[in-house]
Amino acid sequence: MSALSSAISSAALLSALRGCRMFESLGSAELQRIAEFASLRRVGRGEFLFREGEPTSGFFVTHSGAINVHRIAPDGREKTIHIFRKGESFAEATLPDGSGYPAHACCVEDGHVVFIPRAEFLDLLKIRPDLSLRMLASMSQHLRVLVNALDDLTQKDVETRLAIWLLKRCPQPITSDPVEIKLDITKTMLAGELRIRNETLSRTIAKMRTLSLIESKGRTVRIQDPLGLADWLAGTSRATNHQEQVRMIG
Amino acid sequence: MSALSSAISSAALLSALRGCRMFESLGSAELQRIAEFASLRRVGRGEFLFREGEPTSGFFVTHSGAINVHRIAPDGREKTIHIFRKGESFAEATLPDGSGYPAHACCVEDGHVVFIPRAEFLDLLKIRPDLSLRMLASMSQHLRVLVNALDDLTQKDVETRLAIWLLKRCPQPITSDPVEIKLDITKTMLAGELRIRNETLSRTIAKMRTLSLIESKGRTVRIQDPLGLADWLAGTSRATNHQEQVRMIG
DNA sequence: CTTGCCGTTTGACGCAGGTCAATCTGAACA
DNA sequence: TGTTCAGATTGACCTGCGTCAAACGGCAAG
Repeated sequence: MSALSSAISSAALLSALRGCRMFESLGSAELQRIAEFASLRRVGRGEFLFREGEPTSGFFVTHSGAINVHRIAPDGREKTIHIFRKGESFAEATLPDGSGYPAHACCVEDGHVVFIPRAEFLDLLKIRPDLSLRMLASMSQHLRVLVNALDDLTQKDVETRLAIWLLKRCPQPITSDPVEIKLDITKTMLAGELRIRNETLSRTIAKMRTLSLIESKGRTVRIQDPLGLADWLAGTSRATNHQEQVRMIG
Repeated sequence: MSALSSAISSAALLSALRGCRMFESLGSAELQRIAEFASLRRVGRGEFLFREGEPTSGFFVTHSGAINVHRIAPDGREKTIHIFRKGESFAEATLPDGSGYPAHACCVEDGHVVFIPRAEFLDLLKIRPDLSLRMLASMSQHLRVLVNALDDLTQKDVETRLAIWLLKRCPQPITSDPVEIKLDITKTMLAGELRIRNETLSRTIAKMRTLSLIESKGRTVRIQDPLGLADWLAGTSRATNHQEQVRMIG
């Protein structure tokens, strides 16, 4: 790699690191330090970052695009654990014990990821205890997400789950101004993320359309009145307070 | 408290700490250090350790008994996140951000818990980076558990979930020797842990009894042939490899 | 333009598990 | 010995979602 392209990629790397919640409170010096051993990588749809069982070499931060972390059920079907997007890190849980990645990670939308090698990062942690705390915070984030997923599943009702998913991608705070949401992934992938089959998603969207809660065409969903949708959610006492849909316990 | 009882409780505390997976690799000196500010506490069935929304004062380690960590759904129903037993710690995820406990914790079987106050432990972490790594490992454990719970839910089939639950409490490795399992909690609580209603649990147990997979009377479940049960599990391709039922990703 | 593929939509159907309600069991206590 | 009450069981019913199958739309390669 030429010195020039190296410099360019380094700048991009720094900006990518800065975009990651886990590192957002770090100063330039620390980021520079991490950038020394991290690397920015372009990923295309369908490309695997790692496969279940592979020895863990490090963890990732999504800079753009979307990564589907999933397992394969014994019947051969894909079971999505979570789809990671801009700013989200994944597989940090593999840092402590190097016992192999416990799932597959496959790109479902073109983008860039930062790769952070395990050994070097562990060394850094040893001399930067505050960074460990950030890591802990990040992992508790993930725990929260998962607990919410559990909530969503037991509190069943696909309409509710879809409504929550949509409201999460509306500009916050929620207003009554129409919002147009471009899906960044296929509806089949979205179905996977909601842990339902695509037929069910299709029907649910149709149903919500007839209720005039949303409009949809292709990969675009229009919400005429997000606040109204939120009210509908609360009104039918379908969801727990989805403002604080982000909570969990160890 | 007298000097004597203090000494006794201190010894009990140390032994309790030693029994916790999170601390198992620590030496006596470190444990002693933690014991200085941790405290052992007796809890009775029905007693709450904390409630959702309360400011986080620290986290817990179950020494004996069982603690049900759960939320209350808007319809007023209890939704179990996880039941923590001997050696398991919970609410460590609240360490980084002191934003209040995100769930309720209620004792469902008499026992003892260790309470580890937040501020003091954070101070300790700052000067003991290796302890941070242990914390990270512990949290990734929890992540694994949750991911498995997700797996179990989507891979539905209550019979499977119950069978896995039972096999997990058989002496490892699984043999063909009969095992008798005493439930440490009510069947209603167990139903909550499996995320089903107690009627369904009742029916499922009945069904497995007619299949001669188990016998049951009151709070005791007898498994004539655990290996056979495991085979039945694998045979019907019901579960993912439940040996490695312990895996996950960030 | 045709062909094929992939993702989506729609219909018909089945079933596991939730719900409601009634009954049963057993431990604690008077 | 009876009373009480929480938990467990059992039955009847309902429904949301998975499943199977067929058809449709759009896009890329030939």
